[in-house]
Amino acid sequence: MISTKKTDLLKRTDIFASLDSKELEGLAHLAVERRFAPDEFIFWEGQPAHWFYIVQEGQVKVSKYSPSGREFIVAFFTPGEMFGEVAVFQGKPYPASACAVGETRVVGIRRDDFLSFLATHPSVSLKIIHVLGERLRSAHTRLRDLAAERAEGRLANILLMLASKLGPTLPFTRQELADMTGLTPETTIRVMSRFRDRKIVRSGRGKTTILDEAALRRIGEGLPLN
Amino acid sequence: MISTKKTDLLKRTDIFASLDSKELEGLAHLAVERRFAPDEFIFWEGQPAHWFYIVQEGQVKVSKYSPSGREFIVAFFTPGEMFGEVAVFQGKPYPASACAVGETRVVGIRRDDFLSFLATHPSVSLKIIHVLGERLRSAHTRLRDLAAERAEGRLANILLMLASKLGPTLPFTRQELADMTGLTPETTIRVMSRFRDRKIVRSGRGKTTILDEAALRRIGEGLPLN
DNA sequence: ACCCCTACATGATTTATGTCATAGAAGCCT
DNA sequence: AGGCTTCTATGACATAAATCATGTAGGGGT
Repeated sequence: MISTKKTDLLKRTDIFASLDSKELEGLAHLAVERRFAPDEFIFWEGQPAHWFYIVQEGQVKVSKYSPSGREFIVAFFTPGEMFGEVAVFQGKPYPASACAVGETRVVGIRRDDFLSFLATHPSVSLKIIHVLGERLRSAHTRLRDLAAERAEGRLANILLMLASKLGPTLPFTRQELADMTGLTPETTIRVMSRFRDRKIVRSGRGKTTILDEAALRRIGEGLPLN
Repeated sequence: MISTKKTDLLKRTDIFASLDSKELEGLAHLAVERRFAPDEFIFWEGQPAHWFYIVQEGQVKVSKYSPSGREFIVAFFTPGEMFGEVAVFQGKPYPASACAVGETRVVGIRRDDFLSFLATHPSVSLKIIHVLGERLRSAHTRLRDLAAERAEGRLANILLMLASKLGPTLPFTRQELADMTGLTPETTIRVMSRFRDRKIVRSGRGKTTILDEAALRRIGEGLPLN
């Protein structure tokens, strides 16, 4: 019995949930646990992608940086979710950087090991297709959003998307919300203040609680702020 | 020998290229050919996704509409490319609408048939993962773009992305470029006119030829126009 | 308890882009 | 050829958001 902890974790991920304990055991042999301090980077955009990861504990922020140095947050990942996989499947460098948000533990699996594992476990491929499909769908929705909505709509939609994943209380600063919407921190603060005044959210330092989801949904649909 | 035409087409798609002729033959049995007139819709966002498609001839435009009715073009697909697949893998409604650009022929495969085919052909799953990964990467790049760049940068990047797929002469109206960038037609026309004046593109009615790719690349990186 | 650093807040001003209006030009169909 | 539609073009104006500036408040560390 190698590592109950690792098999347990793997068991709790979407893509490996269907494996039996023997298969999990085999996979756990390939998995390496790594620990990261807050704000420590797990990989950088452009690096060769030798590893694919699953969040074990904490949160991981995946971002791309514009040439001017401005950050754009592509996604947040929570325990049980994989990241870094796109690059691994294609043998290309990572297309974005990954950074630990708080104290974070992840398990990594080497690209080669994972690809051979996949070759012998087709059901996992199907799960991965499912997950990638979901992410693609969400990316397209977000694209439409960035293209069509203005500040209030963008923020409303990001808040809704985050809430559907993390619950109504969101642990993000205005700066981070700005980095997810492509707005400036100032505009984000102003809009969030309007939301607060209208009792749509309650806000504290580094966190936001959604009070009126229906209102956000209306705003996100492009309807005027009342 | 059922349909040389269909097996030939299937053979030319990324995801089926590795199949042998017997497997292709089996797949061709499942495939139905359909023909669409220009501007005819193949499916609408929100419809149940019973079919998955491959472009045979012509071009397919996949768009999402904002509640105000404004179109956002998610992607263009050319012969050999699949579309409508995300919904099919998840048993959810189509997340976007697909529309024939010119006279277009596609082949469709029923969801159930395709899923069972996949179950018995793991190598195809791997190809699909590859394609989805590529699309996800491109969607993320575009997200960063919409979030970080202004009109000139957005247009430059869309032009580059389209050119890498279709060659330097692009068959799109300003309206369509606007629908891909989230800009208004007026702004698109103004920016494209500036590009024309600076000999970065040559333009005609419904088409644009890229003359100075390096300049576009600079502009797309957020560097000033100059 | 204090300080310091970071997050939040808000005003003044500028600027890019959207909006509204109008018109010329190029294809297309009869 | 003529007329109609669609695309391109351009000006005037309105406005949302960025930018610049400055100040306040809350937590964490010493």
